[in-house]
Amino acid sequence: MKYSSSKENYIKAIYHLEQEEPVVSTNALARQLSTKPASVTDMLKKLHEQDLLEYEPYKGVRLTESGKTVALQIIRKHRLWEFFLVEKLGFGWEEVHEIAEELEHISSRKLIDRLDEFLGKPKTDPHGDPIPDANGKMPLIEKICLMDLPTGIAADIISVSNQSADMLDLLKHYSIEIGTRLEITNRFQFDRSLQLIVQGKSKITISEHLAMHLFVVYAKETGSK
Amino acid sequence: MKYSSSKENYIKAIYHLEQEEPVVSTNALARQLSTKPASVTDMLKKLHEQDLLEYEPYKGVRLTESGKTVALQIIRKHRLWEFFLVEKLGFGWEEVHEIAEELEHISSRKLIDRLDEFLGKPKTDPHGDPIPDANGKMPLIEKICLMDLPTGIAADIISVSNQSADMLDLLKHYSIEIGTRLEITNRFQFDRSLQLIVQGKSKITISEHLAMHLFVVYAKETGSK
DNA sequence: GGTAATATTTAGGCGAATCTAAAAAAAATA
DNA sequence: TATTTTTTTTAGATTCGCCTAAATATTACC
Ligand SMILES: [Mn+2]
Ligand SMILES: [Mn+2]
Ligand SMILES: [Mn+2]
Ligand SMILES: [Mn+2]
Repeated sequence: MKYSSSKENYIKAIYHLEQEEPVVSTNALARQLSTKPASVTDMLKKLHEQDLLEYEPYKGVRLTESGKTVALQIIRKHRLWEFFLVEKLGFGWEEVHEIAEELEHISSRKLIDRLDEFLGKPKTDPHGDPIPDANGKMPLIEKICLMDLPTGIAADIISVSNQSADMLDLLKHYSIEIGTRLEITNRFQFDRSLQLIVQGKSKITISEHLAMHLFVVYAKETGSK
Repeated sequence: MKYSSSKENYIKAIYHLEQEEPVVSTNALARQLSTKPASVTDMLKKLHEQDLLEYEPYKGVRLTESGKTVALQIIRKHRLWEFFLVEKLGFGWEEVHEIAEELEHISSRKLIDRLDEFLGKPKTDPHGDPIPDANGKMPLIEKICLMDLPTGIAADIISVSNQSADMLDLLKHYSIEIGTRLEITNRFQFDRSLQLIVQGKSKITISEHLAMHLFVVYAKETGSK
């Protein structure tokens, strides 16, 4: 089945919002898609007709299985293209999302499978988010927000939830990227800022605002090296 | 300036049709775009408003300079993507046109310039057609239809004007591809078929129908080797 | 030149995706 | 609980790209 770019954007947005809250509201969608609630209602009715989501007026929506399948294919395409842009074309982190937002709507299935192969079947996109495989399976990585990492436990940066140029700037300043090993050494209650040891060497202090957008997994090897 | 996919398809179609006849008719466009003449008239009026073409009712159209510039950018994108699909993703000749028909509408200028670089700034697409450079300059290659090649003169296949799977099949059968050196040794008047020597070795006879879709340039080196 | 055939445009309409303004339902709160 | 606020839906329009049918202009031909 082939859906319009607009419909695909709705489906993907719903998928992402469902990760936060089990049922997605009209307003939340309108905000996410920079559109008006009235437009959202219209579209929800159409997507419901196509059995992509469960919808009852005033009750919010959730994707059906079929809707989720579609969402995962779009996310797969989006993330593979982002990987391509960064790894093959040398784009910066922060530039790729917008372009992938268009590329994700290219319809050829064969194209995306070949691209996947060409890229070496990557597991995650440049921001650390997992890439669904050809069957739409996406490994559930239980990532922890850096704010929630206990003090004194080594962990590796696995993803970032903001890919603005400003964010990238700051990360570069602190020499933090995907895979960086770090450990919280101190928490300052006043502004909830964190003191960290990065890569076993530099000691830095970062804001709560930044920490909220960083996600980690517990370190596998008890990182000496 | 950013134009809809639909508008871009019109502009490109007009550009191509202009190569055949100096002024493009409503019907020719409708045929090319698989749409109806009435729809074409609608669109021509819009494109005219945007100064992309000269249009007076009943008089046909021709692109303005600005229209040609847009056309060449789309053609550049189309052909670079085709090159990418064949050379990097291993697609066959005949499969790429349709996919490129979508990819050519991705808007990022930076994307296409990076892609160009990544591909090694190729001069021609997989069908032998020249790729406009970043400034929209496209080398004018004076190609000759194989039907018009004089007997006994060596020439190289430079492009094909049909990229169907059937065509590819036949070319494979005769071991003809872009770059193949050949020479006409005989013309049969009855069905206008041609006898050729291919690559100095095999003698074959091809139909007028096939020859009409093959284009050559005179051989540079007087091909012994 | 007049008539028939062909090409093109106009008129009117439709579906998709959006919008604003108003109505209605649900949720929050006094 | 009654009232206010917030959320959501409905009503009615607009733009885009397309369609069919009808009108009109151009061209071809007797
Ligand atoms: Mn992204
Ligand atoms: Mn998108
Ligand atoms: Mn092509
Ligand atoms: Mn196209």
